Amino acid sequence: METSDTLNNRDKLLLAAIDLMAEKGYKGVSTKEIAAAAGVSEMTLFRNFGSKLNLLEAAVDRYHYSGEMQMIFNEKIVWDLRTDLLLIGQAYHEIMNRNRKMILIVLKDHELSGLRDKSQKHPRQLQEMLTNYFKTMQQQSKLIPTNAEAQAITFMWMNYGAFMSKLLSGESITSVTMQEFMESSIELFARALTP
Amino acid sequence: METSDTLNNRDKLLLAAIDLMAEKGYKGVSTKEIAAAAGVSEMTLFRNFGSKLNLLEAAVDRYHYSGEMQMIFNEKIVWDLRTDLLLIGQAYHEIMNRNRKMILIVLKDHELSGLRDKSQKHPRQLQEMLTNYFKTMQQQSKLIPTNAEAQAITFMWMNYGAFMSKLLSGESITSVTMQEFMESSIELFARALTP
DNA sequence: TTTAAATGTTAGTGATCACTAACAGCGAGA
DNA sequence: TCTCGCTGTTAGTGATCACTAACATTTAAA
Repeated sequence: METSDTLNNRDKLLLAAIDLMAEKGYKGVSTKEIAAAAGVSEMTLFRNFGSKLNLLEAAVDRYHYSGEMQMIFNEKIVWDLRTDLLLIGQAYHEIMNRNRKMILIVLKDHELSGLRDKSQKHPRQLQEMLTNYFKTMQQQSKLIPTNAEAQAITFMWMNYGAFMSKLLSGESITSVTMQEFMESSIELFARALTP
Repeated sequence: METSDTLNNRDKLLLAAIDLMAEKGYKGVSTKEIAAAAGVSEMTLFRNFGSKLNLLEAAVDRYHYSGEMQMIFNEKIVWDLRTDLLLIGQAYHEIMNRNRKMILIVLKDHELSGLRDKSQKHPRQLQEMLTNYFKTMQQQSKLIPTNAEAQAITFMWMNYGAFMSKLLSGESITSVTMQEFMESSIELFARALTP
């Protein structure tokens, strides 16, 4: 774990909590364990956060990312299907990977579903933006007319499946690299949807 | 929960354990809770299974499905891409849905990864069969030449993502039905890969 | 009816959990 | 130097956990 010495105790505890909870689940790790991993006493944990749940909430507040997708759709789209899908796909995997541990934590404990919204609200937003993107591309006759919403969710589920597979079974299932997958899947969309 | 009265105590306990563990995780449910849900005393649980972990292992042994995909590839393939992908996709979702609770249980507890192999060994098998299917279709000139393995994993991840999304966030994320998704995604493969 | 196996009841084990009280050591700013 | 806020240590709370011992009760086959 090795939470660096340059951090203050609060941050050491937050990072240790994220690591351990992502590995063993919220219920699977004790406050004593977290404090030990952070290199502080258990009392410091309670003095700083009051309760185990507060600690997790503080961690989610502090170390979770969102809103970048919006920027990409607003500024980086060039209205070329291959280019745009690659950009969106790469951004998606980057964001999901940064939120990896958070996703694992809320995944493992049903009672934490209140936090799930925070760490997983973007999918809905992404689906809307992607649907609008496909619709616009169709209006510009750059894509054949299809159910834009279904295409959007297909693209998302494809990448979500890839991410979750790597997340849960750790690389081992296939010899296909993420790079190959991205190229192949985008080529699939391009061949199928361009006139 | 309402585990029927016609079952013997062993099966009542197995079903209650599966339900509760899928909902609250292995650690999230107590033996007392499981016994109560099964309508028997806690002692009956320990007399039948010895330990909580034995109970889960017995449940996985008894109520998990696999091997059907093999039969489909051996007997039901007609070498028409749309027909075959629809069949495979539907079978995939049926199998995953039947194993739904098992998947949730092992998902939520890292220490149960020993059981994960049992309930998730088919993906690797499926990927092989699907890759061989695409290769054969290419040799028959029914598909354009592409990276068959990448196509196979793309098809699987697409459906895995759809399944996991429904499993974890319960229908709510999109208005696209499973039926629409299947049609749209298979049409995607057909348009992209047929000459 | 007798008998034996399965089950229920009760009360308890020791371990672990989240969390607290009380006090002592410490370093930095005054 | 004094003080104050942060920290560590120790010892503990009461709750819950998986699991057990001992005995009473039910059930069904013989």
